[in-house]
Amino acid sequence: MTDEPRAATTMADVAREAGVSVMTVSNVVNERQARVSDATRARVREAIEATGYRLNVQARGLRRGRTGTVALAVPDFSSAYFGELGSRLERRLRRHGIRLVLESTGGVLAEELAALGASHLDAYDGLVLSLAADSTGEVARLSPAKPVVLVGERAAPPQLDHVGMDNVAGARRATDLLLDSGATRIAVVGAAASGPESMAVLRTRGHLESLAAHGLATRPELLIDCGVAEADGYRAVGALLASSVRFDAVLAMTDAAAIGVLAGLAEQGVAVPGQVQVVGWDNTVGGRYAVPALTSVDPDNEALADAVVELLVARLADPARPAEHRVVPHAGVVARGTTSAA
Amino acid sequence: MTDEPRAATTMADVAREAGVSVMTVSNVVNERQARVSDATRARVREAIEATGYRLNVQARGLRRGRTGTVALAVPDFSSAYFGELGSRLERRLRRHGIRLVLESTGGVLAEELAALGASHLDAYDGLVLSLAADSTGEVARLSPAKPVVLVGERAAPPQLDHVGMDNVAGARRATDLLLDSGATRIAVVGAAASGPESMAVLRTRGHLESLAAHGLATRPELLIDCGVAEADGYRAVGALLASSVRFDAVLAMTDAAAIGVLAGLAEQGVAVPGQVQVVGWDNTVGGRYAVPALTSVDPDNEALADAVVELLVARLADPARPAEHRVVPHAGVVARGTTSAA
DNA sequence: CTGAAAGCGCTAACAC
DNA sequence: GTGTTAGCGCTTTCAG
Repeated sequence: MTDEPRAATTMADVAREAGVSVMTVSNVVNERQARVSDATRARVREAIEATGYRLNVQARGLRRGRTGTVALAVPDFSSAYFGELGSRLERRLRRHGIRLVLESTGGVLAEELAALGASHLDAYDGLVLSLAADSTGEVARLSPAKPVVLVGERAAPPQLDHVGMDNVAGARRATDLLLDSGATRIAVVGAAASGPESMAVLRTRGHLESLAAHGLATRPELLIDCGVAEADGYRAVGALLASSVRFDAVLAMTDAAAIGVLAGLAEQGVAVPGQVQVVGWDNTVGGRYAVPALTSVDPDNEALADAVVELLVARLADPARPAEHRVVPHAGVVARGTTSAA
Repeated sequence: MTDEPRAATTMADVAREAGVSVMTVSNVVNERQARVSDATRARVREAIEATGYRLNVQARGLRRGRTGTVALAVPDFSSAYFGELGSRLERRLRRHGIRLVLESTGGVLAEELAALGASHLDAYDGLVLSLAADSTGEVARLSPAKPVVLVGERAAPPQLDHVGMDNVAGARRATDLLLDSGATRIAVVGAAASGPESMAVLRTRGHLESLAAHGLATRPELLIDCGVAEADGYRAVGALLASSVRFDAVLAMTDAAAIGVLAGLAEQGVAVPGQVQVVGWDNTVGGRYAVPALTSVDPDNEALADAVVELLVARLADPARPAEHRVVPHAGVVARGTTSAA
């Protein structure tokens, strides 16, 4: 009986206890059935119990060069959208024997890029990365050591696997719906009129295209350049109501922002969809249970997750394969209670 | 020029390139200033650039016995509450130079326990674990190799660090508020009348204590034993409305469930708080932007995160220290729009 | 079926 | 300041 902090037991300890070699213990632990007799296996199992042995995955990872784990780098752990994406990916990857963990980048472009360069991510077999900000330029220069699948932007550097959604078409559809439902002045929360091809820019472009197709002019005062969390939507609509700008609909770039918008409208006694219609984007659980239930662009999250996993698994299997770019078409706009029937 | 898949460059490659020893490279990489001359450092830096060297964190971890990373095991990546907890912990741990990643247990008790036993978690320096289900019995037997801080339950095995919230008192306060606001028949969504000391049981107990203190009888038909996600609350309130059970208030065990309840009530045209008042629990962002804004028990999430980090950091520093159990008092009930003023 | 040897890439400890 | 030695715990390879 010793008082010193028990060093972790190793395969060597188990081997000694069982009277076999380390290699045999390894064979038992890894269930290489054919290589160990039943009797020996039983003895080793007992020794494992007796010693309280635990596999050191770091050592295994070092030796094997693989860890069986993939990371999803999200801007922020508390984003419902990325949480849901994580759940979907996790379920799928599990079937491939791959574990998923979430890493947070802080949502800052610099950190997202740093994430690609951060050595700690080398501990994963691969990385799923959703760039919130546009960064084609910077990302383009990178050739990461590990498989990386980019999600969510349309523009992506050619050398990286990428799953995009059709932001422009989605925004066009959403705007069409609003217009068809009688909206005449649509405020866009989380818009970006110009700049690199970020999500905001692409969706804004789709919105403007729809406006143009309907022969409507762009009203810059309705393009609200702001964040896309609940608080941002809430603040934006509050400011709008306090201003002289009139509007009868809101297109929010995310469900989260839309939920903030709904809260702001309700607080000011503005009827939804009577006085103002609202459309969100992402088709998240939160939107489904908003009051009224939120009409939302459905990015086809399941198909998106399928595509990400397919690309990742393919690259894991063959690191040399050419990068693949997919665009998952949105699944339409799910019309619920925040828009009027046509 | 070779065609074979470039093996990852190692410190040895850099050392060769720079004409120094591996140890010197290590000293540069780890910024052990005093040990390397400026000239050498510059040369090594160049060699690192030139070779595209990346630190192998697995090897470092194996050698050091620490990884600088802690995991938060959550039942499900898409839970807003745990996402927010993750964000809070991440910010705090970062200040200690510790990285946080999220691991998913699938919310299944068996998996939560397996999580404690899963070797892949040994790759972390520590683990923050929130047991959704009660498991005092099983957990009690565990003496994990790595620091573990349990969060959220009141009952916890004595040998593990633990941060609890005062579930009983919180439920009492919430029920008091409802009663003081004129409620007479409170449905409890996510209740558990008996069983081991789970969150549900403890909160139900507090609720019943308040009822008793007001001289009110328990109505078993108002204790709805169900899950605590949005969908569960939605379903529960739908069933309630369809039944002959009458109620004028709902106490939901989580904000998520409460949001589902609000959706269900709105759908049936039930006025909140006019006909039915609603109180949630967790004080999440989603509740703050619900319509009407959700009254919620505030567990004092910041204090909770502070406590978790304190215990974790202390144990990391001294693995031998006695386990500490803290109960963070709730910060009261945040009265918003789903309850009537007293 | 079982074992011995070698080494994954890194760093602590100690030389020089 | 810089280099050498040793070894973290595991698995690959090859010998028996």
